Amino acid sequence: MPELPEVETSRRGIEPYVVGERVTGVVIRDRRLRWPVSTDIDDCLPGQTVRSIDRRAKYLLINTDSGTAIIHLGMSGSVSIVEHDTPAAVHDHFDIALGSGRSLRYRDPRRFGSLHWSIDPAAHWLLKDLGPEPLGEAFSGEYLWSRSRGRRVSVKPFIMNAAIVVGVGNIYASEALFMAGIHPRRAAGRIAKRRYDDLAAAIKTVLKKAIKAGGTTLRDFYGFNGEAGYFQQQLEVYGREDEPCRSCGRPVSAIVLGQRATYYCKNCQT
DNA sequence: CGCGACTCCTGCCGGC
DNA sequence: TGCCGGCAGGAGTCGC
Repeated sequence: MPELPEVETSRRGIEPYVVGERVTGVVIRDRRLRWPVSTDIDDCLPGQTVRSIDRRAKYLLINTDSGTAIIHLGMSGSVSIVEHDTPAAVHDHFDIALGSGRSLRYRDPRRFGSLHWSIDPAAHWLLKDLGPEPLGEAFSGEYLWSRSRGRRVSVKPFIMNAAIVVGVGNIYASEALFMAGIHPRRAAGRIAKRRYDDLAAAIKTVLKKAIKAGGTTLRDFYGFNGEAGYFQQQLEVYGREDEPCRSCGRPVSAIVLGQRATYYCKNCQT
């Protein structure tokens, strides 16, 4: 569900309510997330003042002077700001209560998300081997080209591999490949450098546009505070099987690649 | 090591 | 209308 744009939208949404606030308590109703929530959080987070909120890949990092809460939204997670006395709904698994009288509330029906505490998040086992940020300087066509030499995997799962580049999920992988005119099943190691220049640019463009639109809202996912994102109407291929390609008019194709639904135009993407 | 399959979990949607 | 199979935006782990 949430890819980089949705996580970034969530980060920006909660930031003004959380930064500068003192954490007055942590309420964990269900520790059974992707990994059991350690009591480190209960022990270390209360009493701390939130200094900043960062995003690394699809992780939200709630930074304090003594450590960082690391939140992942998984496939169905979302965050909101609620008043302390707001009753928790069935999948509201934890709250971080703030001195303002509000709480940061985490909801995640499928429980694929996670919550960790770390004094050195960059070195945390979940984060330490992640590839570069797609919107950062280190990410380029040259970089993708050099990392892909000798690799037979299809380009779509290649760019969805967080060890290569983070934040590119199933929606934006299809969208970026369409924008770059590259067939999603093409072997990553057999794509020329100049085509990777186009792909890296397309990834940056599609992610920036999606952030600007507040992310993509599909099915039950909403961004910060249950607000819908408006990028769905800008999707070129994702979820548009048999609908006309917006470029050539031929029907959009759907295949399964790496166990994931994949959309592309047979005419425009080679 | 690279790669593909499998897995976790709940909700929703489409088809019969 | 109701039930059921299939699928969902992630990503770690396992086996080959």
